[in-house]
Amino acid sequence: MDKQAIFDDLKKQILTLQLQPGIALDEASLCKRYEISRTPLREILRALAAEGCVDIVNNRGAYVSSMSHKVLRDFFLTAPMIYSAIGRLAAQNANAQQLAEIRVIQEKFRAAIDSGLSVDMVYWNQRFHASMGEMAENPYLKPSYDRLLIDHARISQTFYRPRDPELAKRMYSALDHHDEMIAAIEAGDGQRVVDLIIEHWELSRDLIEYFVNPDPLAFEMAAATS
Amino acid sequence: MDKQAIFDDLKKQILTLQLQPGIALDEASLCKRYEISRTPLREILRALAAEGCVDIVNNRGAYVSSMSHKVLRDFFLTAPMIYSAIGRLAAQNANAQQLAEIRVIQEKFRAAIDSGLSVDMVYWNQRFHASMGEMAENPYLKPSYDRLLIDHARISQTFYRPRDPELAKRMYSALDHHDEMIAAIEAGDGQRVVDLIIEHWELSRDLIEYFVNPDPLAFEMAAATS
DNA sequence: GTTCGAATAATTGTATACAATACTTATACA
DNA sequence: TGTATAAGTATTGTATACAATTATTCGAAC
Repeated sequence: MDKQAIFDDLKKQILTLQLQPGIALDEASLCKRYEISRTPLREILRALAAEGCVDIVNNRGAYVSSMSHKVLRDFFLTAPMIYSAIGRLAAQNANAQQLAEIRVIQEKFRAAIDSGLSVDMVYWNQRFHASMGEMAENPYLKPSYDRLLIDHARISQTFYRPRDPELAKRMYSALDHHDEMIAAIEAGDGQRVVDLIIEHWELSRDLIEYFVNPDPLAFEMAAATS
Repeated sequence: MDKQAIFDDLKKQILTLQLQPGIALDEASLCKRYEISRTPLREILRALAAEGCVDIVNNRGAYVSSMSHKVLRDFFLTAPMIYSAIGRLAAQNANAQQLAEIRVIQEKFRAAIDSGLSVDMVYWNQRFHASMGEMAENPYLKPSYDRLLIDHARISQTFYRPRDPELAKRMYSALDHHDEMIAAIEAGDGQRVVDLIIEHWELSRDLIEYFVNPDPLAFEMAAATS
């Protein structure tokens, strides 16, 4: 397993919550597990920190980046703007090879949904959107976009309940959005991509809000009667 | 000189073009110069790479990140959006301590303009805008914003001509914008901050365009007569 | 029983030696 | 003279030992 593979492995575990937010990443045990020495491992941890997966505290090691309430708020504030911008640029700049790649990823995502494995769903969904980020090819937006995707994956998973049939239905809606996005990107229709991304975003947002605040009306009524 | 100080020193040299884009950053000579061993120096270089100051190529070392034509285009495309968003958030979130800090920075910028030292102007201007980024306190926008600021500093400096009196005048306009931005942030007037940032941006953009393409009409005429 | 502090253990940070890779130069051959 | 190849040099990547810092444990005093 080379450095890049270890980096990818850790990132995947973080965004699928197999490594939970806030957990300490001890150097010695990771070295043992991946069979490398501390020097390259530390570089990997710092690379993950640069992407926002990991927080490093001086003399106190690395931790999977936490998900505070403020983070959630900033996330909802920022994501639509960056996602839209990336979508428009992707439609303008995508080349044939990138389109071929995203189609492969989309099929993996489809298979993950059919199989019902939530970890795979989260992972391939993330790969789909990361692939759009590559297409946009804008070095200034990319770092923010990647950061948003990491937390989007983790936030979604936090509230995901595999038993809920409503969620399964929505997964297929997301899959349809992806198909339509690919078509719009191929057609170079930036506005259509943006519209789809907004629709896609609202699906995701509603899903999360549903779990964060399942019945806001009940709260209002309780307050009124107190 | 501790690690943070060395990081700051290198970053300052990069954004003031004392270290020019594309130049190789040899580990051995930097170690000698800063009197540290290669391990911490490599971490510094990787931290700079994470901010977009430096590009690292496998087995071939670190280079000051280059400024291609594409970069310039992406920059003009992206900066207004991110700058506006940061400005609005800064007005919403700034606290008293941050306002005190930005005032100190603004005075250093004023002194730099009065002294006519372009390196200091670029540096303190950058620090002013970075300070606004801190106020915005949005972890998703920050990485993109910081990246934009690095190249903004370098692009401005590329086209700066200290002898041109027109430029000196514009510097004082920029200074006034900054003063007004501080006032608007203190008043919590997000829209006013955004308006000022757009005005400020256009000043900067016009300045750069003036040097990139000093007389577009002449070009048109030459084409017409060919 | 609790709290404070010192000793000890564990963990991170740095220096340095060695390994692997890339670059340069010199020489042979066309 | 130009090119290709090989030896040698320089530079980056990794492992490991040591230093510095932080965390834990144990014991003593209150």
